[in-house]
Amino acid sequence: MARYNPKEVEPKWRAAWADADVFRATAEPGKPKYYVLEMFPYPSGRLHMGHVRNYSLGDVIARYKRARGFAVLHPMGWDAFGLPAENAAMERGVDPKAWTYENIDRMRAELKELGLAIDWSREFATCDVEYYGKQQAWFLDLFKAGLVYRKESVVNWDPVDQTVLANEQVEDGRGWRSGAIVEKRKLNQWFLRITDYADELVDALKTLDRWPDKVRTMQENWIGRSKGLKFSFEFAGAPPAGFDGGLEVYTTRPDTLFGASFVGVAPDHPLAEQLAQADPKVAAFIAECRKGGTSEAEIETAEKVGWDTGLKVKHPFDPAWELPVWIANFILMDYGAGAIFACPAHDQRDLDFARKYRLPVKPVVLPPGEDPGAFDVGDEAYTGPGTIFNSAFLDGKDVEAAKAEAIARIEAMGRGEGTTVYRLRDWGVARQRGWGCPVPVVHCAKCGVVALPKSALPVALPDDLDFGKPGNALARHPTWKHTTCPDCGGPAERETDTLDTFVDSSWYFARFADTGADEAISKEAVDYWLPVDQYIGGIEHAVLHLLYARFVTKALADQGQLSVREPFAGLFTQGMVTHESYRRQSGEWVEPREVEITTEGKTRRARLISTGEPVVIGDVEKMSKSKRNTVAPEEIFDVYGVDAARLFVLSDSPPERDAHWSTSGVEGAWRFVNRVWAEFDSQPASGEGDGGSDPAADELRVFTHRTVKAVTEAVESFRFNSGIARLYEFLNKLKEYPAAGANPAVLGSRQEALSAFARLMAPFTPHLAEECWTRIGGEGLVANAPWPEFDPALAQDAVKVLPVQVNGKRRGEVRAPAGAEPADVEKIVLDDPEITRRLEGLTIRKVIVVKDRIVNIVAA
RNA sequence: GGGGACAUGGCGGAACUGGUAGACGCAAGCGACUUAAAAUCGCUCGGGCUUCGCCCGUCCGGGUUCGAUUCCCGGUGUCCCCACCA
Repeated sequence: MARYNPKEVEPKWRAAWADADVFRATAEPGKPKYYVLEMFPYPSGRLHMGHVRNYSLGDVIARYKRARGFAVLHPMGWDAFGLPAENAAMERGVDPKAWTYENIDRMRAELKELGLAIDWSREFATCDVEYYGKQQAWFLDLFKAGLVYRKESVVNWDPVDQTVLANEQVEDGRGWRSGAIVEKRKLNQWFLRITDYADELVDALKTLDRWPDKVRTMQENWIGRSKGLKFSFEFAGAPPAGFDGGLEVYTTRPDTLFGASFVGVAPDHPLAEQLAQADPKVAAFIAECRKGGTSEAEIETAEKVGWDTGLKVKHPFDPAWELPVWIANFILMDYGAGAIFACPAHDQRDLDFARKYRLPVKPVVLPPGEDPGAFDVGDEAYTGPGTIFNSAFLDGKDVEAAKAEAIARIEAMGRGEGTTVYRLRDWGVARQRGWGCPVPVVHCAKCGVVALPKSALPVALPDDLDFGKPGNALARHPTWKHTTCPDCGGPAERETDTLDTFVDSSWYFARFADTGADEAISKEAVDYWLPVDQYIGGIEHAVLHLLYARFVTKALADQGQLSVREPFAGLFTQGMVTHESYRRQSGEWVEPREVEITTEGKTRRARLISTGEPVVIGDVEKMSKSKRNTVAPEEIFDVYGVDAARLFVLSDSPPERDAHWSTSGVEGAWRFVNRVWAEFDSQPASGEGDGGSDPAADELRVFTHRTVKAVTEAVESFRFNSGIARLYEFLNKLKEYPAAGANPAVLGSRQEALSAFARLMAPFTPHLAEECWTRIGGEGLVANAPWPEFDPALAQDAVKVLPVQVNGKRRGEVRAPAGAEPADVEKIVLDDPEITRRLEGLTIRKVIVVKDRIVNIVAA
């Protein structure tokens, strides 16, 4: 009996898979396909436990689907452009390209050590010119289609990273990477018209039934579609310059028009700016409004302030009714029309404002059951349903009917129209960075902005960029940008902006279908492989990456380059890997490996191994460098092997929840690995047996089939932790039927059980499974073996143990054949002496028999 | 302020669609083996009691049901997303 040695066993099987080219994805017409993809990593240089978990999860699916007979595509690549490389360049004087490719080499080696069922022949990095050149090609297609445009716009400028950020990349007024407070700047920017697809992006969410509801809700909120009315107020008296058409406002509550109290414009509304030029006091007020911070706390506490412009507008339904025009700090210029009409009775912000400035508050929606004479609004606006009153021709209608009526009247008057407004903005894709995909256009003094012909692609980055200082290395390169105009042949300058790295990751899944194709996307290959059947990644990409990828898929489908309109049919968002954090009295964080934990009863203490100094046990948090609560995967692989690490990270918690890393946990997995090997190793080599009838052999066989059923269902439904628990039970059961001294029937039953066991564990612990498979004489590689089938008749006991309740409390149990009819079961129960003893002195009112489950006797 | 998710032993978690709550693992305790330790193996392990059995127990309070961790109503707490979005 040989002790299991992962250091020898694991590399051996990885080599065997590679030699047999087992995981190469091959399109096989007539075979169902399955595309499993985990979000590709940024090549930071080191594998962390989050990667181990993410890629192990996908690997379970990939290996399982292969065993079920699918043609599986499970590729790997690198999201390789981006700021960390430039920062490394600046800090350490290294070349970003060399730094990135070195990181890729190191991480590829580590990932390969995980034993993943990946087709490595399809690997690429987004910084490969072969990849971003193709990206430039479809960018030009979108350009031609009018989906790319340039506009002078106020942008979010990150002063630390020296670049523009998309709205999605600004969190609480800070850059999502640098954490620096974002400034507003006016720049000429490149945009993609994602808003053209806003409706489809919302509507198609409901077709994504294998996406988490949470992610769909987040995207829906992000796009923020609202239906309402855009219309113009006519000024009473002479309109200000440029406002001959009146003052346009947007509302989602046209039903409350008769409750109007005032009209408000944003401080940066053109009308406000015009008034500010004429009146320094207005200018001062606007300047005051701009001061306020954008942080959550500041918005929460910011008081509503306003400025009465003295201007008046006419109510659209009653020209004699004049409303004052205010400038108000709570109105946002970049939503709707940047101006509103306020109905304080039914909008909290309007009410706060109206109370402060003593403006009228007139209720027009009567809550159900309220008396129209008595209903009044205090300090809380009523936003619920009700009947319209105080509103002329809208009186008596419900809210929805009144909205429709008001919109119809305004449209008939030619003053406005019902419209849809989105929170979603177009996607600003330009970045003033050198380490990215160049935008393939030139600026010609004569012809303006000229898109390059595809024959001029790829526009490759120069190799000698200077990343020694902040800013755009591409723009300051001495020669790169100088070129000729493809239209007139005159001198021209290349665009020095590069594309947001989210562009790189918005189509990589399509490139994987055929990484050698001349065109960006091979139609034939994507028609076979897409959509991705199972996409796996972190919830942090719920909006940004997943929304952009959906948009690009739709845009490319409209260019005829793809047939699917949704890239990811199934999405799974996995939890993070967490660990306790530890810090010294001095406040300094220390790594788990430096800490020793002792337990006294229920209290745990930690101290430094080196000095014995006590350390404080902190919260369980996401593993991060700053808290130093990380555990290096390679150290775990070194001690326990890859399989034990995979097994623990998969078994600890359900995949969608956080997994709490612990040394004792991985030790438990390691114990299991060894016990499994010991069990297989104890089976005689000629263990076929005769399969004859024997009660013990039959029992084991039933357990085998039941386990196959349970593990299959667990894998299918992403409950890997439960599936692994079934394998632990299976092993415990096997040990009750040891090979030593067993009769041939039991040995035969064991052989069947072990054969199933090896195949069931293969997705989780692939190396161990191969070793065990070979040990029991399995044919070829277990990676190529079919998934075990179960016999439904055998997957359950012939005789069921049914608990018997009296008035809902368990009072005993009876045995009945599986599938026994309720009447027969009732007879068995009422004949049972123990049960009848329990029922002494009681009258049976009712007997409820749930087939194969439970019996409940209602008695009094 | 709006939207969403979650709450089960000392811990991670299990319980299919309303049917034996606590599977499996971790930690802990006891024992075997050992000169000893580690490893390994076996047993115990929600709380309480008058312990062949009984009572309580899935965040709290109600409800529906023969039966509720599961469904409904109302709270509390934790986490996530969005946010002066008209």
